[in-house]
Amino acid sequence: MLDLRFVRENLELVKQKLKDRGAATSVLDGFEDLDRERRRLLSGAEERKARRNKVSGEIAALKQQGRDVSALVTEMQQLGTEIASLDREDKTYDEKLRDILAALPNLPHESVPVGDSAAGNQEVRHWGEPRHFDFPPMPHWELGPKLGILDFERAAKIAGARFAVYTGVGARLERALANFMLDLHTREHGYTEVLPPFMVNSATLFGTGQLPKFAGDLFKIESTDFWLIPTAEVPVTNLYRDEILEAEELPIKHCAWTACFRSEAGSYGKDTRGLIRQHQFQKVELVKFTLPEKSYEELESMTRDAGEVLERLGLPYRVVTLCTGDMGFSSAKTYDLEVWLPSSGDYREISSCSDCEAFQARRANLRFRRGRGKSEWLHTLNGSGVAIGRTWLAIIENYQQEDGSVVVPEALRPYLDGLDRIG
RNA sequence: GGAGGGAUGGGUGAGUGGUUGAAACCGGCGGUCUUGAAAACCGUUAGCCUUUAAAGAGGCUCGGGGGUUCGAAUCCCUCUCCCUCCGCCA
Repeated sequence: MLDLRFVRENLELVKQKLKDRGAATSVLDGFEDLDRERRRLLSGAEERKARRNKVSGEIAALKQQGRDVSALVTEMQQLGTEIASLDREDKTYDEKLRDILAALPNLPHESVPVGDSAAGNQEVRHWGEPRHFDFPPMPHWELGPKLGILDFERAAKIAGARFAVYTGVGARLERALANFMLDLHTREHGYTEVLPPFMVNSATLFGTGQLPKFAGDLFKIESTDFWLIPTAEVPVTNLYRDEILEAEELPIKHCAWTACFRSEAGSYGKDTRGLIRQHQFQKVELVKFTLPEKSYEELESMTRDAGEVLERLGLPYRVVTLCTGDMGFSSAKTYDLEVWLPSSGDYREISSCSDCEAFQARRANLRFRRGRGKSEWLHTLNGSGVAIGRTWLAIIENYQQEDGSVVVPEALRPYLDGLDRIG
């Protein structure tokens, strides 16, 4: 959520930044009038409340002296009616204003390239080189079933499309990847592991920005206020909601392994084959809570922490800065890590690292205090460290051999009892 | 699922309609004393919003929402969460 005062004082700038993102600015059309009217009503109500508070005290005093207060009571009854109606009116303006603010995406940081689609993203760096194959490489959705480690047909039977069953070494590889990533981030990168609920309530989803706008992307449990998390960013970022942390505690760095659930509404027909786009996938997520002035350097280190996972696994990847038109709702700046996939002949997203600045902090009321100073909004960052399902398929595809087997990356072998080859 | 009890400031916890935004204690901060520290003593210690150049003034908040009243932490309704007992259960 953007700061109300900031929007009031920088309306044209806000509109320009929204246009850069390709977001509609029409919601802001009535903003100035709404904002002015709301404050007018509020002052009116507050003046009357001040009078009421004063007279109520007087009534108490007079009553103690046994004096007649009926005239004052009558006056207060009238005043009470006025206050109620002003309050009611003010509330509707307040809600309208809040709805506007809740629907606005974050403003892009000045370093973000302006563009209207993924075509405007800019490569920052890359690591490794795509392998040259002496034989036609198979896509993982053929190789996996052939190796007996991946089963889409039975998954469709028990659940439906966009689900997968991992079997035998396939299941173990998924688990090994989770442990490998968590160990790297906790032992070497200073993150504290958390295991949060995979279901959360609406307030939590509002805090990170999924609600109210993106309810359609989520799964909701019928007749409850529980939703399946689309990413661990949601429960973990909300961990300190409505709290005021000490400046010395920051940065707080968490990593979390969770399943993630996405309805993938609006993406029918995209990546229908294979593991790329599933209703459920597992992910290790990185979340940071930082001082405002440190958040961009923390974004750089978080992106490196995620890249380290791919480097240790020997997977070629590149880092791109998402342009204004391709960024997520809550982000001010996002780096995507894209891994090389032989089946696509291209780099595909495997991690997304975002600095949300104070956008989520305002929604979730995440604050900190320096010494005895006034409380301030902290900054939140999140990034995949990294998506496990996509790492699984990247390994299968990039490490496949001509005989149909798959070599296990060395870093992973300790997690698989030394297994060096699948198939 | 059934029965009962709770939710107050950083913590414990008083407060059942009228200077109570809130006693007391603990904790935190500042000070006195001390070579230093501890103890003791004194002082101080919520958040948000409106208005203002500032100082200040005002409003709201005692789990959330609604109601009664001139006036609500206190009364009523409702929701959420927590605790205890029974049942069920990985």
